[in-house]
Amino acid sequence: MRPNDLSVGEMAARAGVPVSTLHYYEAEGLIESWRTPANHRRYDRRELRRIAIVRVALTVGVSLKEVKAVLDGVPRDKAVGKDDWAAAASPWADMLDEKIELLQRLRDQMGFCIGCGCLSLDNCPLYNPEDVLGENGAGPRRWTGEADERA
Amino acid sequence: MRPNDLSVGEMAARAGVPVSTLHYYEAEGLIESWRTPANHRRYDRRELRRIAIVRVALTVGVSLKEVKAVLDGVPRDKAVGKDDWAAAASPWADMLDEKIELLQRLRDQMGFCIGCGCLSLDNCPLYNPEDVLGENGAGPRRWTGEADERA
DNA sequence: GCTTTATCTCAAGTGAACTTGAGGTCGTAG
DNA sequence: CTACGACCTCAAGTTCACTTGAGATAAAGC
Repeated sequence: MRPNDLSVGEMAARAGVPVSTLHYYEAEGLIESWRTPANHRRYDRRELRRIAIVRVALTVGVSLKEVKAVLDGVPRDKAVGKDDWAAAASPWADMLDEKIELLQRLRDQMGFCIGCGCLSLDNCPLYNPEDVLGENGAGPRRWTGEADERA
Repeated sequence: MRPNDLSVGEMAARAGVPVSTLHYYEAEGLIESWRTPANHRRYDRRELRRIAIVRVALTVGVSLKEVKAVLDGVPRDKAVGKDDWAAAASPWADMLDEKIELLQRLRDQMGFCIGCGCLSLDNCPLYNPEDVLGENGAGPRRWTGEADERA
């Protein structure tokens, strides 16, 4: 039928992941295949790009769920171009920017809360998990002690 | 003894993590505490910085094990400065650079394997898991089909 | 004194991302 | 025709990073 399509073993070799991982990704809906008469999987080469994106995303702390949300926005039927990928990935922009900034601070000095001039963790613009301050009212936090934050 | 030190509940509130997480981090050797006569934990404020680094590292895909390796290089006894952190974090430099580059490609175009001009996944300088090529012999890979890699 | 709130320990449970294993099919090589 | 390798399914196991729960203690408020 489509002689250029790849078997699961070939895909695994080319993508640098075990066959079991491809089975798993397919079960999770991240990639797709069709079946030969012998019920063997065959993959369009495009799936290689999807796998690459999954792997890269995982190494930078993006979950499979988040990746799937983006991949689901990439068309399957047509020749997919750079623009299609960019459009699908646009919801990631803010998250990726944030991660990049965090990484740069970590790399450049590992002193990101000194570097950004804040005195305590909870008003650091780089470390504000779940926007805790917002929930509990604005303004810097106070506590009973008064020693400074230098560590 | 040290009235400015924080209880586990205070630490949890300030770091934005549950108490259970602090117990866990302590069990894993990422942070340290002393105990009151009532066997309650007390933390030096410096531990807040360690917690912040752990949290940031996790969000960008660095494992606790890797974080611990770096934190173990940060002195506990003395006033720790920016330089001490930077020195301890130096083994991270390459890994962090790589992650930053991956993230930027993902963000900028999501077409990182088109963008970098390579034809296939396995000689892409950005996606070379475990340096598979190196293990299997140098040179680009060939496969039986010849359709191009555009997806 | 009594209750509440914060803490303690330790064991077991959870979700994500896979991996491993058992048991079976298919197609080509010898 | 038999062996072999590559593939199949499905269930169970593994690691990481925590979370939850049971049962106990201890200082603080009424």
